[in-house]
Amino acid sequence: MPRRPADAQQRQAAPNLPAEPTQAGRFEQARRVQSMALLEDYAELIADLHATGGEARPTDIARRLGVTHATAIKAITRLKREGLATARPYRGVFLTEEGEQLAARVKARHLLVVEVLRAIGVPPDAAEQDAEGIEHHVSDITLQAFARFLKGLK
Amino acid sequence: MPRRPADAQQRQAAPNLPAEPTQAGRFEQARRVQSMALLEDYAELIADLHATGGEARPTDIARRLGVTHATAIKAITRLKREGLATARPYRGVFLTEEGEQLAARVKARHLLVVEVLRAIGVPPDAAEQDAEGIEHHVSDITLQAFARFLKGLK
DNA sequence: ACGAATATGATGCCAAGGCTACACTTTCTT
DNA sequence: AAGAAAGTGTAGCCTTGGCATCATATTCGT
Repeated sequence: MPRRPADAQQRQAAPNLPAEPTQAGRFEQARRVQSMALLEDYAELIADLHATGGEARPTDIARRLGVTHATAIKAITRLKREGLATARPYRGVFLTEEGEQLAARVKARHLLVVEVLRAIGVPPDAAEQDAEGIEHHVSDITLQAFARFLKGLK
Repeated sequence: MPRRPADAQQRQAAPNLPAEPTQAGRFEQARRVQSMALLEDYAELIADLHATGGEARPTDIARRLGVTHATAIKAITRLKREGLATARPYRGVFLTEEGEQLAARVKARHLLVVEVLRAIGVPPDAAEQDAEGIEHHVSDITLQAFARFLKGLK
């Protein structure tokens, strides 16, 4: 987790700016978003595994994500720490209410991003691939614009 | 740097698949892209500082990126290691030919992404903000689609 | 020209996210 | 029911990208 730089006080001397349209602010925001990305991916995947009748076991998760089970377990530990999931030894992983909500948002966002890319003319494979990275950086405002755009196309 | 998992042989037993359209493959690709993002941002910024008549000193870079100078220096070290920049103590940073090319590509991509977002109806501030994160995940194929899309709008 | 201010560089620390290796449960098969 | 197979958890290591702090170098102002 990136800590605030020491000179943070000076920088936000201007009474706190939620949008901070500076270049530094944009990079900070991008970094913040990035630290959520992994949690989002795990939450979405766990929800998907449950939805398709399966269990969300560390090995399943690891296989789907292309990492080792040890890596998956560490991420699951972080999910638990953040209150997004629960898990008991040898008993699979379950999302909390908050985790479920996150997963739902992430899934909807993913679909919307893919749809927009397709609408713009991006080939299916590339759309699917790029969406995987892009989706985490799409703000709510942009998401709404995406929805309007698609609706405009009918 | 993510090393290959031990079972890499099995996974790529299918004679090497450059696009690998599996979910695991997509996540791997997204992770790979992410490790380039920082270099791209630094290269673009250094080029911009030079282009606008300034020097690219670690402190300037740090300020623009919203990090401490120590962090900037470490990134510059990595840029040098990757052959993208040169720097001598107390004398500012310069891009190599390869670094310049990277910066140019990154800048063009950034502009295109912002333009597409704007065309879709994303408000300027959000477009600028989200592009900062999105751009790194836009593949060449998608970029071409973006260009066609914009041309189609005249 | 010299002292203060500022920039630089080097260290050392931290968390995230990868990995391997090894030990221990569970589950499956016979 | 017992042994093999598969899954799980823990520990230790690595790199990246943040941070603070400290000592040094450079630059600026008088």
